[in-house]
Parts: sequence; C-alpha cells; structure tokens
Amino acid sequence: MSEVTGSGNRLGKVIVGMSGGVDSSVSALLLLEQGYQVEGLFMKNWDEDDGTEYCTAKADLTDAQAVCDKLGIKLHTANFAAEYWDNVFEHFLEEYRAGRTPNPDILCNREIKFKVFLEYAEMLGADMIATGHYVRRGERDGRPRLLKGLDTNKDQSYFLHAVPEAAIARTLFPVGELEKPRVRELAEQHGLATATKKDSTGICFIGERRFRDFLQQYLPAQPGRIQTPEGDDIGEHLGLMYYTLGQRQGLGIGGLANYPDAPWYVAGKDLERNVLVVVQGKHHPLLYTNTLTTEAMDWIAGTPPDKNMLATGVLSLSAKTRYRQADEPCRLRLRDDGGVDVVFDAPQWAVTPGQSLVLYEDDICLGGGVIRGTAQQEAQAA
RNA sequence: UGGGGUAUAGCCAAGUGGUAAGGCACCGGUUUUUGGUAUCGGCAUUCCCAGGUUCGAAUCCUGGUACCCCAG
Repeated sequence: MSEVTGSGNRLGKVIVGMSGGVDSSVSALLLLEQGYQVEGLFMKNWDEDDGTEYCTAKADLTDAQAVCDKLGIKLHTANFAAEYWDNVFEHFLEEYRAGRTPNPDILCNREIKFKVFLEYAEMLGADMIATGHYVRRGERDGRPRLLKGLDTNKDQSYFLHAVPEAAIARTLFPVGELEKPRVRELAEQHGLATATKKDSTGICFIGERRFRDFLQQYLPAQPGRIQTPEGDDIGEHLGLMYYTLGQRQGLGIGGLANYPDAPWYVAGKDLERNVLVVVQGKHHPLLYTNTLTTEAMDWIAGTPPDKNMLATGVLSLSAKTRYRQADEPCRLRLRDDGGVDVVFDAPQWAVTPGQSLVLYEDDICLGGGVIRGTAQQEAQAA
C-alpha cells in the first residue's frame, strides 16, 4: 500500500465524480495515493419535490463531503438537472410511449457523466476525470479501449458502451482494477464513512422507487386486456408502457381452471389493440429468439469493426442484451443505416426492444446499440 | 323449484374421521447503478351458514343458503 502523497502535480489534476457511495470514495483515495492532484464533484441531476428522495440525495452529499474531508480534498457541487431532463429523461419517456423499455443510465453516461461533467471538470482546470465504475481503460494499436472490470461480477462496461473513445481517453477508473470486496476493505482501512454503505440501485440520480408508480406520474394509465397468443382473455393491464418483455411480477394473473400451475410472463405488446400478450412458463418458445436488429450503433472506436473480419468470422464476438447477463457468442452484419443484424449461436431469453445490445471481443467492449426488435417480433407486428 | 352436481385463502386446487398439501397472485428481504429476471421468506386457529353425532369433523348426519348442469 503506497502512502498518500498529497503534493503531486506531476500527474495532473483529476476531478472525481463523487456519488456518496463507496466506489467513488475509494477511487478518490486511490488516485491520491497514486500521486494525482484530486478534487471531487457531486452532481445533483434530479430535482424532486418528493420528500424521501430529497433526503437520500442530501445524505449522499453529506457522505461525499465526509469522505472528501477525510481525504483532505475539495468537493465541488453541480446541478445538471436541466441537461439530464432534456438529454436523458425526455428520451426515456419517449421510448416508453413507443412501448419500448429504455435504459436511461446508458444515456446518462454518454450525455451527462462523460459529456457535461467532463466539460465542466475541464472548465475547472482538470486534466482528467475519474469515476467509480467497474471498468478498465486499456490500449490497443495505440488507442484507448474500454475493458471490462477486473471483477467480472461487478463489470459495468454495459453501461459505458456508448461513451466515445475521446472521453474514455480522458477518464480514470481506479476501482476497475479491483474486486469489490477489496474496495470495501480499503474504505474500511482508511476510515471512509461510506465503507459499509449499501450499494445504490435504481435509475442513476433518481433512485429506488416503485417503478410503475413513478412512470405513472409521467405516463397516464391506458388499461387494456391481457391475452394469450391464442387469444384467450385472462386479465386486465394498466397500460402497455408499464410492462416489459419477460416480466412476471405485476400481472396479477392467478390460478386458471384449465391451465397448468406455472407463472405467466410478458411475451409481447400489441400496441394497435392495446393488448398485453402473455405466455405461461419461463421456457415458452415465444420468449426465445436468436436474432435481433439494432438502431444505429455507438462504436467506442468511432467506426465499426472491419467488414472483412466480420465476414470471415476471425473476430470472436459475443454480446449481451441486458446488464448482468453472460456474454453470448454471436455474429453480426453491418447495415447501411448504421445498425446491425445479430445472430446468436444460442437462443436468447426475452430480448427487449429499447434495451441495448452490447458487443465484446473478449474483454474489450466494442460498443453497442438500442435493440429495435427481433425477427419474430417483426413478424408478429406485420 | 323435477333430477344431478359443486361449495376449502384474492385465484386454481389437494385433503372424505385425527387435528388445513401444492401452485399462481400478492407482500417483504436478498441480488442488481435501467426496466425486468432470479432467489429467500411471509401469506386459512380455519374449510358456505346453523345445529347434531364423536375423545376428535373440512371430512359423517340434519336443516338452510348460493352457484352450475340436465330436464322445463
């Protein structure tokens, strides 16, 4: 364990995005030990009149401040709520209105943390920024690459796949080199207030909440029928936008006289008829597909892999269709509109439009794109 | 108002004299920087109602009530 040097200007000034959690706390600690000139910045990007949320944001700021005090570094604060609303949340709602299931945190990283925050940090004189993400920055052919975190259980590259190379080049990810238990251990050893704080979940900056109730504040209910693919009417839904493919909870479908005992899962949305299509059993065939198409891709390198290399299959590509899912081997074809057609070796469960397909070549995250649909889904729609 | 059948938790449903299975739903915890998934736990002092038989009844008997089916 190197000792805290404090002085170091030779490595430059780094501003760490401090969330009030243990990961960003330890990131700041590690950078200090490595000899950087470190400052923190706490972002508040969601203005909520709701009392409880206000309190957790306030508690997070208090924690971030406590850690900075302990480390002897300055903490800046910033409010990017306007940018968050315009560049993340509006799009989030638009996707839901279209019946899809967006991942706002991916946009939040591209638009806020690695854009607005980066620019703001540079304005404050930073040479680099840092975050508490579990990813690593590597290099290939002299260019920076986004790599999975060393702790594969915590890897967060899925959320950063849309961040461009130029931003990756200016960011440090100290905890990406560590296993999570080690991060907590370091926080403990250095007496950081966040050492045993529970990991936060829920939409970044918005937090945990009853999701359907939250959406209902922005998207009015539009009740309709719940039906099986055969057309049997077995229940009522509150509005197609409140459900997502593969969802089990919240359907309210109890035991039915002429059906087996298995639970029901959402398999599709018929926007025309406002019907939620459900199937029974986790392994119903309608929940599986091995092909999908995406919207225009975000390639971290700025350009897609070489067409010939894709065609010959020399690249061993894998991809996931949602966070915390094993990468699955696949092949892909580039389309002229910037999207890709993907074929997985094995069928994938509940591939969901609006979520992102993220591509990997071993540990290297190549980029990804929003899932438009599967061949099966398009056939159903037609 | 002749015959037959069924009444067990929000729903489906086992149990036919020995002290209420199971599943789904729902609620809570865990996992998780999206949504979702998964996982663990909770969930009928009581079996349509009222009497009776019995050491003991959801289970047997009697009388009601409700619903279903077939005959009208």
